[in-house]
Amino acid sequence: MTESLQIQLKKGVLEMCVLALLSKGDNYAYDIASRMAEAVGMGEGTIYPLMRRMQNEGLVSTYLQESGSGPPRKYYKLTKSGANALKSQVSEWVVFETAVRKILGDAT
Amino acid sequence: MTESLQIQLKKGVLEMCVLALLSKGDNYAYDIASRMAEAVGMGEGTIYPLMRRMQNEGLVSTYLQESGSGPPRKYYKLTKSGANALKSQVSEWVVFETAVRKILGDAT
DNA sequence: ACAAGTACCTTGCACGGCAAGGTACCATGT
DNA sequence: ACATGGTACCTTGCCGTGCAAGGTACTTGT
Repeated sequence: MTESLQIQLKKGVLEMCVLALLSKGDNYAYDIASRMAEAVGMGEGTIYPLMRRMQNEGLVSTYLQESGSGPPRKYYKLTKSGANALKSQVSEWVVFETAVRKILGDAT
Repeated sequence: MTESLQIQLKKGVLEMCVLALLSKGDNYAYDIASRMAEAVGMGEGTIYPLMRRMQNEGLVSTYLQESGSGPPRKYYKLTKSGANALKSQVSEWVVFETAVRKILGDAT
């Protein structure tokens, strides 16, 4: 029951995290998923719908590239509006984080 | 679209915040909702299912009390297991927050 | 030939916040 | 007397999004 907190926490934050990763260089879904799995326990099945959504919203663009180890990789690249989204989402996150910390107060 | 980040962020965190508020003293749903609305923009409709859930999980107990300004208030009080849940949720939150900060890195 | 790793993707499910609506009680204003 | 607005309770139906489980296909090592 309580472990579902972990799951719920991720909602909304994952997009921001992916944007942040992409801001450090183009990358492909499988690798992003691995990093996120390690960092916050994201499941692989989550990344593909997410990337699709982000592409539909114009936050990322894609290009294919051979890899020599499996099928060709679909690289994602941050667009300008993706970079803007990252900026605003980070500031929202900071506001939120601050509010939560304030509520938790000394309970921390 | 992007504003839904705000919504998603709350998922999972609200329960912890309510527990934290109650750890500072018994309170009733309407007041909790008001505080949370101010702090993180929670809608009133959210609190009642949430309190019900928490009661079912044994995290809180309730008692009625007259108020003289409207219907009697249903006060919620943290149980022992509620206090424990708060503790463990806070530590999960800290871990998560740290992981996110690490991903954001210099993008902050 | 076969397993294991890489890399892509889909489907159905569950969780939980939201908006909108509804009830009822009390005080104040007109 | 009646309406308004605040307090305080609650329900219903909706929607977004992460998850688990499953599926495809290519490449390399045994």
